[in-house]
Amino acid sequence: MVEQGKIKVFKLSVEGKEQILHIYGPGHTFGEVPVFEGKNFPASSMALEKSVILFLPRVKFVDLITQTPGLGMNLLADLSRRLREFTVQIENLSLKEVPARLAAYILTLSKEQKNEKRVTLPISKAQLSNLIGTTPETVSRILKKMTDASFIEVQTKIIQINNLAGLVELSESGSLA
Amino acid sequence: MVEQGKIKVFKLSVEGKEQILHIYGPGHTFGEVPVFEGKNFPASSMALEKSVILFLPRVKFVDLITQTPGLGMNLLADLSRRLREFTVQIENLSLKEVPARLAAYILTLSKEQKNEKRVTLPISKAQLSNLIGTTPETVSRILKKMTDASFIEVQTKIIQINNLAGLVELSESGSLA
DNA sequence: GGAATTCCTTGACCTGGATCAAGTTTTTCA
DNA sequence: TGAAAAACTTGATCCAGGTCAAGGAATTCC
Repeated sequence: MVEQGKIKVFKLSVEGKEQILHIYGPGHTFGEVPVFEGKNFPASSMALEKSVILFLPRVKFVDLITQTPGLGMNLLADLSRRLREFTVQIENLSLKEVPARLAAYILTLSKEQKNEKRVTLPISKAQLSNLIGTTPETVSRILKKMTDASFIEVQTKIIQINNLAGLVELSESGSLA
Repeated sequence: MVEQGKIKVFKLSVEGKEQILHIYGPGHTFGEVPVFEGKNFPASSMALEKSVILFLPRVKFVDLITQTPGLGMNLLADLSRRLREFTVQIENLSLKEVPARLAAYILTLSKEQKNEKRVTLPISKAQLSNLIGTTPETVSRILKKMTDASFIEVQTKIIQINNLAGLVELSESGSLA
């Protein structure tokens, strides 16, 4: 469980390319899969900044589940939520182009940040490119196109959303001129 | 739960392109996510052939879980297994090229079919292309290349594996000449 | 069992986005 | 606070694989 900081869960290709699966902040648990399924971890993880992580040994964790009414159900709900998230990620990777994925990410950020029109990137653009399955160069170019189309304004880590409807449409299907 | 037949779970893009998430046969359950998470289904599903499906209403299902010792743990294991599968699918889509994904699929088939060197495609090549995130044309072309490279022989629905090591390497990193 | 439909293959062409390279900005840290 | 390192941007080029089109094999179903 992340106590403080931010960790990424990711896969690496043979050539060293990285695909981020999740980014977790304080309060989130991760790494349960091998507890219930008994094999190795399905992915790697790494702190993105100075972090404090709590570790609960497998046996204690299983004890806790059997002894705590409702905990099992909460875990089922948590794993289900992650399945849903993966579903969205597969949809994005397979069925959407990079501009749509980037637009979707900005919109997700805005929702996470109280629906603010001015959002702060919580990660570097390089990490962002690994999250949405592209390269830093492409992120750079598409942010520029979004700016040229007056959808957003970018100032280092801050993105100001100027055309929410435009971004929503772009995230669903659209493409940039 | 699939009693008889075969069903696919999939996502559709706005343009009608399809990405298959799972294909389930007899004995497999699916569609649990909204039971534990309370929202809508994360994806669509459709029978690939004449099938018989059993439906367990949410309330009965939850009752069954609370009354049956061990069932909760089994469900946690099942959802964990699916999380792992998604992890592999995201890795394939994002970090591997189409020849590697197709090779991996053939190898998976072979493992499912008692490690036979002669495997039978359980689905059409069009469905296969939707499963590995490509088009029928590309599947066709790559099977041809694999044949030219003496990795396999194809006869309609039957694939004969002639170079297992070659396929394994291709599935991990390689590319075809 | 043969006509119609569906599925698959092959060719020609095109494009989104990756890669390589060379600046420029931002951040880090002594 | 300023030099070095890291992160980002921009341009030029390339190619995997998608799309469109048309012909060929399997299946379906009366």
